[in-house]
Amino acid sequence: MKPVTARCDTFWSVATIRELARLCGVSPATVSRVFNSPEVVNPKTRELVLRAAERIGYLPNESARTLATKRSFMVGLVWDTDHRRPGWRHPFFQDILIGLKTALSGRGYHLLMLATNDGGRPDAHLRAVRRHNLDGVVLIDNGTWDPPLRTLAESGVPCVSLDRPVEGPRTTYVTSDNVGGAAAAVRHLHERGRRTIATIAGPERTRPGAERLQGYRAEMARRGLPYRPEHVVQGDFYLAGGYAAMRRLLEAEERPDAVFAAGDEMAIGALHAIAEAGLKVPQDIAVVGFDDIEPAALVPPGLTTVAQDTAGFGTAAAEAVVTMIDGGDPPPPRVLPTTLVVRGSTGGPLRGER
Amino acid sequence: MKPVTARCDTFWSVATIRELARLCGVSPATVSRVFNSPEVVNPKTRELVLRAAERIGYLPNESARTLATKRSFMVGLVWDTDHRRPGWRHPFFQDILIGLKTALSGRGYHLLMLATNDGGRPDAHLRAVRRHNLDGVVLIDNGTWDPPLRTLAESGVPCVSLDRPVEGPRTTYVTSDNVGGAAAAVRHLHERGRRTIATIAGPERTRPGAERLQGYRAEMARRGLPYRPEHVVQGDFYLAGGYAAMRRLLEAEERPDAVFAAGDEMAIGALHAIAEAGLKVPQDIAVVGFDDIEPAALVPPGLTTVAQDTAGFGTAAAEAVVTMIDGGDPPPPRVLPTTLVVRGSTGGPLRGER
DNA sequence: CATCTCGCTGTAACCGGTTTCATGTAACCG
DNA sequence: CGGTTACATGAAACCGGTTACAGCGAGATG
Repeated sequence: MKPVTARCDTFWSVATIRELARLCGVSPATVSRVFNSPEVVNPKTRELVLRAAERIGYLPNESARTLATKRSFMVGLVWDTDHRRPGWRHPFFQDILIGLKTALSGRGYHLLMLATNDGGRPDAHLRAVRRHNLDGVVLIDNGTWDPPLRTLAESGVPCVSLDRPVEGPRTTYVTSDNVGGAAAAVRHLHERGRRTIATIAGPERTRPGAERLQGYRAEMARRGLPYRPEHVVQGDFYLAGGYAAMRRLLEAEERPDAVFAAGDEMAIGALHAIAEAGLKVPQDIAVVGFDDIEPAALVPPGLTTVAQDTAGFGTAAAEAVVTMIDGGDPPPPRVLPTTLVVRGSTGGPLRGER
Repeated sequence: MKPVTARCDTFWSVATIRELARLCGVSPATVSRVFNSPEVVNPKTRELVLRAAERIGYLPNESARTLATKRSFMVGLVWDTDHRRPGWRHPFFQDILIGLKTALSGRGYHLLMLATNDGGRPDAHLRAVRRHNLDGVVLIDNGTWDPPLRTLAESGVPCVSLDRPVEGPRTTYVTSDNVGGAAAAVRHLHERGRRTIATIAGPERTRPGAERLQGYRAEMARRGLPYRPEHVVQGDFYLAGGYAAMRRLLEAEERPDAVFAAGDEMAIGALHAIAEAGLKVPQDIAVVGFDDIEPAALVPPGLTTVAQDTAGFGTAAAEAVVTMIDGGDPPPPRVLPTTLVVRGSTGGPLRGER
């Protein structure tokens, strides 16, 4: 064990700024300046210090730096899984996180996943933000929008929310073009010759649910397609809800020849119901979903769907939060464009189409 | 704007330990003790301080605390997406993260997502660990196992790796029972009356790939089922690989009546190939996958598969890292049990089965 | 009553950076 | 050549905690 221990000590030899300064025959202040405002220090000194720093493996202690400057270069990620039904997953969580991490990392920030648990206090997040001197926070869709998060947003910390507006002095949000995406879905179906386009909507109290329904209605109206109340059924964004909704649609007086589901999981549930009824997709009924979750490509015959710019969420959030951290005004809400991905459930891509 | 600013200031009024001490008429040392070793301070004083702290909203500054104690109560998460092909996602990333966050949070730790980018240095992770005084790290499956990660593991930081052994003075790892899971899949198929059980293996250089193949072989041998080289085909864990592998199997001299695929995506690829050949699942060929990814439940007729204890990964990793942080010896590698989830692709659950 | 112990508390140094302010030097100008 | 200016640096205070050590009073003991 001895050599191993020695090895560790070597790696962990933490050189302080004073040691480095003494080694170079300069003052700690100068060393500090070399790293923080290199332009004000004499090039020769600068080189000297940098070389020595490299040699002894000097690394500034972030805690000390944060203590002195009150800037941690850390952004908190508020992501509560608790309110959700167990097992719930955000469809794009991983992509968002990749985008967020990459963008923040590129600007010199780290991402701290905030623990919810601070002795059971409701304002655990705000407390963590203050204890750790976080420079900003990103709120990932949190189901409920409870008072503690409000407090956080109103506290003055730069705060970017995903898919949901927040109010506060230094807040903004990022969302997808739900309206436009839904409209594109309807347009696609219409252009493929469908006339009777039904929709399985998401819960109206959710923002994406409401907006996608709005987009559907608007595009139907724009194209002069008739609005039939019995062709708008409510789902819950889950498989079973989509299945049930589709069965209702199949019983409608006039059977639709196309369905736009406001979420992929519901769309897949609809596929099941359609297959069960002995009908063919896309021949009898075409189906379009929303989100482009992983199964969409895997489930036969392939689900046409509206894809969101998942990594863009992370990137946009990172940009916005850094802007505010740097003292800028909160940027206006960012609405990310969506893309229609055409697969088998609407007949697949035609020549010349993407 | 004025009132808003004032509002912020209120929220941000950072009380220091000295102010709180003065307010209570005690010394800062006593206040510190109230929070760190309450048992040594007089109950009356303790109550006084706690009450005052609550009243003025005192929160200890973690940077100062870390600076003084060299413990940050933060664990780093090393998660490199870079080496992977773009768009690659870890099948359980979100569940692992939930487990990890919850378990760490319960023990008073936060999770810091380590940025890869430290001026392009290869040892960015170790540098970040040292700069931020991280107490430990968790390595999430990182594709390649490159030297910088080795350096990190050997540096003496408590280090838990997922699904892959690491070597270092204070390291351990968590993995699933791949061998047992594969064996369970074979047993299940055999018990359902299948005799000619083929397998679509994962790349042999990956640990799960190798172990699942091993489990398949062992169980086949144990049950006296013949080993046929042409019934063991190599896949790549992806859809297309599974599809291609299945087509090879269908061309085999003796057509298998069951297939165990070492990954769900490959299994789904196999389902496509089987359907294309005009065969029925499970009547003609039964299929079992591995991982229980989300699409497994959604793709008809439902994929029987070996589920891993995804959240358990996070929990186990958290336990292990905290043990080591607390000075304990590295716990032995943890092998998490797997569960067979029976769905339509092997005929669905029978009475009395789960 | 002297002494010892125990429980509680305060003083002050320390953790490792940053930053204000003062100072010294060299260059520039009239 | 005296005076101004720009540049480079150092001394020292400060950020907000922790903790070794010393001290004090009350109760126990001989």
